[in-house]
Amino acid sequence: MPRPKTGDKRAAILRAATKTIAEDGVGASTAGIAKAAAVAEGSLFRYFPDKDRLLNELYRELKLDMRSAMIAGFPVTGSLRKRIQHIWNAYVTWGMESPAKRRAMMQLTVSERITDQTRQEGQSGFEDATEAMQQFVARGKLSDLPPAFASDLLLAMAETTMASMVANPAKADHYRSAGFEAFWSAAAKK
Amino acid sequence: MPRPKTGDKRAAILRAATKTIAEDGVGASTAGIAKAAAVAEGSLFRYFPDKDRLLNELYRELKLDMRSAMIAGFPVTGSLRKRIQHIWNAYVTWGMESPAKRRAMMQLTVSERITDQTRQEGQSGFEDATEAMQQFVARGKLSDLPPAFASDLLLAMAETTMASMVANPAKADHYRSAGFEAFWSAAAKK
Amino acid sequence: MPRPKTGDKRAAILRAATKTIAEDGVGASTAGIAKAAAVAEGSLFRYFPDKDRLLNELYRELKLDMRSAMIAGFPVTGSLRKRIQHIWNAYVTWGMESPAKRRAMMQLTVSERITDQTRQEGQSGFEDATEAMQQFVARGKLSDLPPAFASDLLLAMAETTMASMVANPAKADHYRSAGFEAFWSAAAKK
Amino acid sequence: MPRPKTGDKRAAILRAATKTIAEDGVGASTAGIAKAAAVAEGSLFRYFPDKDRLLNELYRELKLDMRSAMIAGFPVTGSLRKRIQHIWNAYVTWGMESPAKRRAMMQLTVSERITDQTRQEGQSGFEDATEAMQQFVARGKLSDLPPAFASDLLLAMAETTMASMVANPAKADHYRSAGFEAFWSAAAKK
DNA sequence: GATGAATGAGGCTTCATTCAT
DNA sequence: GATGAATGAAGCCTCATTCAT
Repeated sequence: MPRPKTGDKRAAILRAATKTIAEDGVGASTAGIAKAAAVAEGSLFRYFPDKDRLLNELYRELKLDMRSAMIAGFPVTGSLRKRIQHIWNAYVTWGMESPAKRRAMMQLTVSERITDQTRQEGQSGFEDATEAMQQFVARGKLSDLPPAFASDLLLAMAETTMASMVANPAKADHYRSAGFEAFWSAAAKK
Repeated sequence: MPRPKTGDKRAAILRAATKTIAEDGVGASTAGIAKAAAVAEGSLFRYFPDKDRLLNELYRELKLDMRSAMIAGFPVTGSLRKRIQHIWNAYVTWGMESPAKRRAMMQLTVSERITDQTRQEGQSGFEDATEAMQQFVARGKLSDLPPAFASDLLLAMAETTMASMVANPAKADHYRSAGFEAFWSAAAKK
Repeated sequence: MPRPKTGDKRAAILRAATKTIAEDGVGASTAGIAKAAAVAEGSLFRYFPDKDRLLNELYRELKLDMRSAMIAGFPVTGSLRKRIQHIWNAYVTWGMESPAKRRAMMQLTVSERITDQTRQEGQSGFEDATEAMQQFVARGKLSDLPPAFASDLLLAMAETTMASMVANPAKADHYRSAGFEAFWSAAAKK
Repeated sequence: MPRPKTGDKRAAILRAATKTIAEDGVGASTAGIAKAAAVAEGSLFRYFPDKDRLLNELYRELKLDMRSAMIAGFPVTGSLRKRIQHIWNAYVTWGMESPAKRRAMMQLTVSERITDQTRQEGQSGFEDATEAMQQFVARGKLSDLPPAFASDLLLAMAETTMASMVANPAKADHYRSAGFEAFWSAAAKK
């Protein structure tokens, strides 16, 4: 039996990629990522056939990670407001606790190297939340906007909110709820 | 593109950079930009000492351009809602009419190569609009959020709205006003 | 290809190397050869200390193989023409039936990685045929050319002939005999 | 006016490539070639977009070079034998005087990196000689073999002859004429 | 001023070989 | 013995920048 491929190594590379891309953008070198992962440069290519694949896998993993954070404790039977608020809080909390993940995600999102397929797959596996968001839009004043509008909006508003939280950590909690109120008002019924 | 006259060369390079960066991201090569500008490779460096400077200058120019669009016809003496709506419409219109500028802007905004100073300078020169935005926040339910919050929020929400407009051009006008209502509701007084 | 039994592994690797080198040249990767042999990457190096040795061994094996084809049914007591014709036919038939072997051979022959020693050894073990070839030269009009001349010439002319056969399979048989006549005339007595 | 592209540099690279490929095969590194040409590695790619192109251009140049040697002093109005002998002598002389060119040519010829188009183009521009070769075949005993047969055969037999010449330089002249007699006999009328 | 040829550092990727299991 | 994960040197190529003309 050969040396078994340590599942850790793949994870280490993704972790290192998150950090490095957060700092240097998608232009971060594979050498730099490998080094940050304490792995030989060639090893990176045993786990990911090329840089594009690494980028796309990372996008996928980050989405998954974010989703886990959002799904944990999701109040499936709670009121619409409760459910939406859970999503908001979970997302903002995830973003604030994992600044590198959040920044890497931003870089990947605007990169032309993430394929459409990857982006589409990134939407899936998040049914409860998606449903809540769609109900939210459908019952609110933006009822005829595309279904993805609310989710995109949440991301965008959360991003803005987090920028304020980072700028003034003392008021972070307050900003988080204020941000939520803004989001809720933006789309809720008149 | 014909060879630009001497005085135009700088502008031609910036125009070419906008287009090229919109397509290829910040990684676009200086040679590619020079070619798109119908200018010699070396000439680019007579107008910009290095690529970073070109990137920062471009960011600045794009902000200026956007601002001009917003200032033109600004209803200084109109109601707050009129003024805010003007900003919203002007921004969305600018973004839809100049997709390359908008995409280049997005790329630059997330790039680590734009300095903090450039970002700060990008805020200035937009007093009427800024003042309107601050009044808007101050008088609304987000009164204790940082002053930049509303502007950032507008940008973010407009981005989301434009994505919907691009996806469904037939409803573009409707989406633009729906987006504005959402924005207004997000921050206006309860 | 099923995983070969232990004893066959060396043969399987050589077989795979023939095919792979025929297609990709001497630059074919050891990993690719191992895969084609349905053998682990590392296993290749248990049978051949390094790639150069593999190449040289393969050259040797192919020569041996070709020789077997030529020796089978060799008319030891036949006329000189009969014997020479047997060599010609056997060689051309071998080349046409084993295009991969022939192509691999060509690649190896021009490669700088085959040592002089390997090349020399490649000549041996073919006494009857060699003797016939030497008689042929000695009694013909090229009597003072080096002994290897006739064999080399045969190879070269057969190669040319096979190219024609491949290009026009319908006339293959005819080309084979025409080629032989050319070879015979080239060196036979005036 | 920028520094003009010195025509010499391209030639120097091709010269260096000839030498390096003759020694190391098509696997010769671009770095090695650049170094042998006393040129920066990047410069090589200003003259040839990639290694494949360099290889194909080199093939073309070598064919051209060989052709010049063959065309010089071609006895257009001489007897068929005179013309064929001129071709033979010119080719063998070229090969013996330019061993690197000849060896590089052999490597390129068997390489899969030379495209079919390049090979075809390599045939052209050599009309007088081609015509002579075709007459030779048509009037001889191989009259129904493909037109390219005689040229290929000449190359192959010349190669073999040159190997003998290199092995025994003292008899080089003798071998050259003996080789020609063999070639002539191979295809001439019975 | 303008040009684009020249450069070499650095990027991504492949690969022969080693070695823990 | 067999395996394939791990490695880092080396390969091809790109690119920002310089500088002779």
